[in-house]
Amino acid sequence: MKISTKGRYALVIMLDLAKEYDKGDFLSLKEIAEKENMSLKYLEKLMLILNKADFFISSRGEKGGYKLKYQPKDYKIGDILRVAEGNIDVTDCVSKEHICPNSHHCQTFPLWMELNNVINDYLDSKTLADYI
Amino acid sequence: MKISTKGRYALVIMLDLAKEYDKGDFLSLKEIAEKENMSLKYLEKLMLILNKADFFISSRGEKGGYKLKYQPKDYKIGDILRVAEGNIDVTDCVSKEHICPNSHHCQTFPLWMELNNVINDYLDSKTLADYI
DNA sequence: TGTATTTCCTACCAAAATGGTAGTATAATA
DNA sequence: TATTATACTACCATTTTGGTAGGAAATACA
Repeated sequence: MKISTKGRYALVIMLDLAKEYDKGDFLSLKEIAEKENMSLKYLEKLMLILNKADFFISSRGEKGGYKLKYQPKDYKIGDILRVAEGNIDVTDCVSKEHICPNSHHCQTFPLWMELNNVINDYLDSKTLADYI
Repeated sequence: MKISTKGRYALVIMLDLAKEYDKGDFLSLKEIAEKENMSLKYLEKLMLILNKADFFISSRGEKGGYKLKYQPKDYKIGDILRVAEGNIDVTDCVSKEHICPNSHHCQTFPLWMELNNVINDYLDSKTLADYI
């Protein structure tokens, strides 16, 4: 049930960018990596994933970096984690049909379904703006 | 954020035993493994963990097996998963002090703490009796 | 009493996931 | 044109996960 480093780092990065939102400046990964004590190379790779999700405006070269494309309140924590982690469902059966031949008469299925909803509802009720 | 096979299997086993609770008979792992299409050897190893948690009465030999020591309503889903998975906390920082030197001024810590509480509160509000 | 059955326990092992590095191409700026 | 920073691919070591193998100890029953 652990949130992986990808998900944890993603939240930190997004919050750092959210704090810069009003200024409008680009924030580079080098600055984030130094401030947060993270590996720059690892951050680059993570950013590749997040960037595909239309989260940022980016610019290369000096004074380049990233900034949020939308306001902090428009980024649901659930969306960020889903993009970073790929999938945050507690089991495969809650989202993928026919993954388990037993799902029709499985007594644990309702539990996983409910738990998954509790988690996703909570994460979708919070945005970056709540943690700035 | 996945529940591992250990946790999923544990719930299935516990529910099978809960269904037998009124009869009072022992249920063998062989029967469970066949019914649920699980590896007997894997079940044995999982049972070793669960058995340490005072969940069962067991008996070896013919007609042996396991039965629940207490009533189904006395087994919180959260307790079962915590025993099976070892730990279901969403991050290490929510339960272990000093695991992260940053925890005092970390902006994501409150989020993980709240999420962890949401999950654990939900899992502790349900018992085996709710899913029989 | 002995044999089959079943739990109890340890030691392995292969595959997948995870966290991280290296190198290079491309774009922007000064 | 040199520097800086993103964009992208390939690799790699370690840990976790799911599962197997083999045997010892206890119990039921013929």
